[in-house]
Amino acid sequence: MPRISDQEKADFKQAVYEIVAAIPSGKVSTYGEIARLAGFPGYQRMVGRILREVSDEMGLPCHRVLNSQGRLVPGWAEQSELLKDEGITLKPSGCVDMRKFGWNPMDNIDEI
DNA sequence: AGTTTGACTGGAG
DNA sequence: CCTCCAGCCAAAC
Repeated sequence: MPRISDQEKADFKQAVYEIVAAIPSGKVSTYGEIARLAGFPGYQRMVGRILREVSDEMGLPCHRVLNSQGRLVPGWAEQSELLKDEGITLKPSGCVDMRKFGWNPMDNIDEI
């Protein structure tokens, strides 16, 4: 039994779209981070499920969403090129350096 | 209605 | 760096 209503589920889905669309080029985010920003901490798997469903549609930059380890999506060969085009380099291990490319929404504030 | 699965996570070998 | 595992939550079986 879902712990959230269908309405909340729809809101969550919408929030995920908004957040992913807000990730600036050259930066990356994580499933857990997005779930938190959407207001549903602990729903990383749902984020993954949602992004998997859209994949190539809506023009969402879902290639900028990685797991907490900075690891790329398994079975998506193009992703590394998409990231590379934005200036995101991969470590020898094939992972992204989250400390360097991780997106912090607060970056916009700038003048605090 | 019970079990398995997955674009997850953090920690343990 | 690798794999394995428990915890997680909704969807798919």
